[in-house]
Amino acid sequence: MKTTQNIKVAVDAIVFGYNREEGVSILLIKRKYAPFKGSWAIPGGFVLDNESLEDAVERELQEETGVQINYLEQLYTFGQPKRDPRERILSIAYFGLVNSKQFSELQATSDAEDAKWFNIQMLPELAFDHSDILAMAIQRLRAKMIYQPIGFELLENKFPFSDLEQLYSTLLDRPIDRRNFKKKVMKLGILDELEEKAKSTGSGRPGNLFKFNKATYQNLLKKGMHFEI
Amino acid sequence: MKTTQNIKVAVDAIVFGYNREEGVSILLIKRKYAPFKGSWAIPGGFVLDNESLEDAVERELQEETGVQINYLEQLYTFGQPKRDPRERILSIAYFGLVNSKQFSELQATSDAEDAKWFNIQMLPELAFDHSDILAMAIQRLRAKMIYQPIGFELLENKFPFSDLEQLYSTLLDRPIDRRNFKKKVMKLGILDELEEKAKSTGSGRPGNLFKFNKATYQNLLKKGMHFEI
DNA sequence: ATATATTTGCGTCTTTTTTACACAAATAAA
DNA sequence: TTTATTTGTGTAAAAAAGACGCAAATATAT
Repeated sequence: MKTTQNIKVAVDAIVFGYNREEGVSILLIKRKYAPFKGSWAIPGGFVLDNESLEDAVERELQEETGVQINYLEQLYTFGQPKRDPRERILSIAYFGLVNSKQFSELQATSDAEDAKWFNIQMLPELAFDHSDILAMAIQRLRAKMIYQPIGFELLENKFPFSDLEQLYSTLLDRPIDRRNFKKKVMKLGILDELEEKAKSTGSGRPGNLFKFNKATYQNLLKKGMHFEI
Repeated sequence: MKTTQNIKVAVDAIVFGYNREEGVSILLIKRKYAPFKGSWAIPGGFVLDNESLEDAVERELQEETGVQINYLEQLYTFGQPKRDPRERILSIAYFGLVNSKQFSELQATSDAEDAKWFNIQMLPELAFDHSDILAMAIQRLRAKMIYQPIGFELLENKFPFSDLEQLYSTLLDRPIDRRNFKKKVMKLGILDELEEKAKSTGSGRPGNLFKFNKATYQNLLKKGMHFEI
């Protein structure tokens, strides 16, 4: 099997974070070397010879940003011969989610010049074909959150119902009727309503906290349930 | 950028074909060399240095099977370090569809020992991790045909309505009410009903032929329509 | 030729799901 | 105490999905 092939293999990761105050953000790094020195890019890097693609993503994220992901999924492989001006580099793009608590902590501490969170409404120009990758990631997140319960991965473990509503409303970019949305979601039977109340965030009646019950979800899945927002 | 990496890059393609008589089939090749010499595998091969991934798929399909695809979409990248026992080979899997007319012709002529169509109900054991790839392709086809009009790519240009119904019924593996299905599909407004009647295939009243109108579909898409079966 | 089986075309009625919208209760701020 | 804000719980109308009946057009059997 002597094939002289000159293609290198990298992974890149679009990492989404969310909190109530700042909406949806993604994690970018500032490039230190040419090409595109100084511009912003999606974190990523070369895959080691005996490392799985997922391991490579987690390692690179750790090295470059210190972030630990709590949901990871393969997005798409970008393989145009000229996507990198130097040589041919194939990139397997992933998209990841961090939960709201981690995100808020990370955002507070990361004054590092080289890794920053950007609101998806206010993104800078990106290096290489990274805007294509990003566009696809956003599209995928939007499409997927309506038929799979990945939205919860962006929230905290316990959350007030309005957080969920606001998350969906922001990402789907349309107004949602609070009452109908709640009926629909609760009818799925995968949220536990807790006794605890949310701590006040301004005025208004405090709401109960809810929690996504993964075990129940898995069970219902086997019985043929069908998540859909 | 001196990275000594020892990963090779290949593409593989799951190609689906369909006709009324034989249902859904996929295209496999018989391996000539070790490992897995003599067993059946998904067609594919190494990507050339200056060739796009899609071009690589089409070239390999042409070389190995003579088949020309009429729909192609990236499926998933399989990158486990040990998926090939010899060395690390990354495979970007695609899935493709050929239309019913081509499929029937191909099936008739391909007495070649090395490339054959197999009904998806009667598949042989596959080499490498190809059963995983195949399983994912079938799942993707099933999932996608309900929210995008890719089913038409498997039919002939003009088809009797019952062909469409049978295709969906087979792939979704559930009975479909003929009358409700037709109402739903026609309401989408993307099928043209032709004057021509289908030529008789046994007994029963001959039906009109229909044609998927891609231009109309694109227009409706822009106006926010939402294909769903 | 006639009867029978099969397949298509077109409809109606029922049930389920989605959508629109009203009002009371609990809290913070004025 | 009053006002603004947010949460919790309904109900009614509209739309979509599902069940099913029957006539028309053809091939096949008698």
